[in-house]
Amino acid sequence: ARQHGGRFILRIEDTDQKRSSVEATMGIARDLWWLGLDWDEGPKLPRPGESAMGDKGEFGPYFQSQRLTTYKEYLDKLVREDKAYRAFDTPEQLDAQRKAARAENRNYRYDRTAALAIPHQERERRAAAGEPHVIRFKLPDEPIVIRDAILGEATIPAEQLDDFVICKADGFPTYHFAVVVDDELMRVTHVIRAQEHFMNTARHLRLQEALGFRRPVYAHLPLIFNPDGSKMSKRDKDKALRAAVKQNKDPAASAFLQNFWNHDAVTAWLADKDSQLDVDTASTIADVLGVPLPEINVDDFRRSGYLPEVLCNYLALLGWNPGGDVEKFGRDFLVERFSFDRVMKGPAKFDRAKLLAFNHDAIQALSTEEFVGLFRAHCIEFHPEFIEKLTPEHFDLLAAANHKRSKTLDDQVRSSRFFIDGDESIEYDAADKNLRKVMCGGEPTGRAHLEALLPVLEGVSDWSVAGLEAALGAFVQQHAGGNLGKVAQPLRIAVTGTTISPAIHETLVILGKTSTINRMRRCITALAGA
RNA sequence: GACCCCAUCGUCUAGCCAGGUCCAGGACACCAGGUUUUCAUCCUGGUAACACGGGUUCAAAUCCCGUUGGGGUCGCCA
Repeated sequence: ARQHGGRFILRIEDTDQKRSSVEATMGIARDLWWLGLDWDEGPKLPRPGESAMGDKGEFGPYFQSQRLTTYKEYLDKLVREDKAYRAFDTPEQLDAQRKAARAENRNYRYDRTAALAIPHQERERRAAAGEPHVIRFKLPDEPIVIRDAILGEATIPAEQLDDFVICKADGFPTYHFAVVVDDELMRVTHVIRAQEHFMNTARHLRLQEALGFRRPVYAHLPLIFNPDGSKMSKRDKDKALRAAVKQNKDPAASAFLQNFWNHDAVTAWLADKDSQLDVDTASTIADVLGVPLPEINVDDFRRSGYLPEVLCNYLALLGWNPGGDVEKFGRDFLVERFSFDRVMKGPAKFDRAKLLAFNHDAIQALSTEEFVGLFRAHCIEFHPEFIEKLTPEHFDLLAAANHKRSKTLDDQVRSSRFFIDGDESIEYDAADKNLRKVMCGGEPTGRAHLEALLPVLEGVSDWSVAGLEAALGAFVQQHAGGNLGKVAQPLRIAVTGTTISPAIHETLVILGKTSTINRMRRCITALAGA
């Protein structure tokens, strides 16, 4: 849109006092910034480490909660013109009516006759006296034609809608009313939103007509689904956690959770299936249970080490494509080529495997220097212990060694922990199948190789990749018939406790000579009886 | 249930609007083989779809109708 002279407006729709918060707003800003999407108009929000207040653009304020007098002006106008009316039903009454309708298997529709039976004067008097009430829009009894840039034209019969609330009892406008007023006042020309808003568009159109406003272009984007066909939503994390708690069989985790159980928050959460745990508690429990929570929010993907341009690319591809076989593209291409007529009409399932494959390709396309820089930034934010415990030189070596093995910025972090753990914390489980195979199988055994190798490595003075290649190479020629694996695997187990690590020479260099020798000795001792 | 929308490989999709070049192309996933000091890669090959039924037409994945299936909405949430 910007290319065609459009402007991107950020408006904070915080008309629900219960749900809005500064954190939520800053979360939105952080996500947009990370994705590389800054807004032309909207609130000036502080970037990390900055302080900023005020507005960009001339049609602010951009927090709806700060525009209440504006809404009131238009609300009064509609009431005055008899296009809207005050209604005094309580939420309980309405709830009962809906339930009754459901029980009788009939569609519920707000019946305005009771509210309108009260004389206008009296309604105003009761309102002035402070009696709680809402304002409802008097929906005209005519079908509504929606013209959508993606879906085409659809006619909604008037009886599908009713006199919806446009001002809540707390004096805040509803979303429907606020967006219609703001879209007009902020000169909005294009409303591009999810398909779940399609019916709302009918309401908004009616409101625009009643208020004499201009009509923006509407485009309703397809929804994103989980692989199982359910709608992808924040609730999925909660669902995953509940399922994990329910299925947990690990006694240690159970014990931990027993203690946790008494925490009020967790108890309340378990009691109420519709409630959601706060992020910290949820991730703690997920950690204990060893279950990964699905990435749902933009920030989840950032934490997981996806590249913002890859996420943009993949998301754009869900429901849109440039035609032909082109799949990989950057922001500029998208800006230039995007058009509504190539947007899909049906929902798309979110395929994490494909996103991961895209991210893998993008990370492999990075230069080592670029990767090291991104990985460093990622660790500074999410894994500071790697920064603290490694020298800058060794950190960079680690990053470089992991580059080719990384699909995300995060996926080698867990398997790299042995680099920063103390030598004493490496455990050798003599009963482990893999370990036995490597250490005890073959002739000579891996353990024998390890013991023979110890003095050789102790004698290495040039502890570099080249130096180790020379030393190990010679050893392998002499003792293992040139088969590096026969020696590298026992050594890998000795220094990592596992069979997984970067290339062995790099691993040893990053670890350092002292730790390498220490760990070899500990391993030999631990396996002495095996 | 009512109303609205949608329908190509397991998934995202190209092709459809201007019917033949499509016994349907790509990507991811999957399977098989190969490379590799572990893990991860990498290379080669393969399986796999026009939902169904009627029309229209010389000809339909492409146009029309119906059926089935899927989705959205039906809040003092946004």
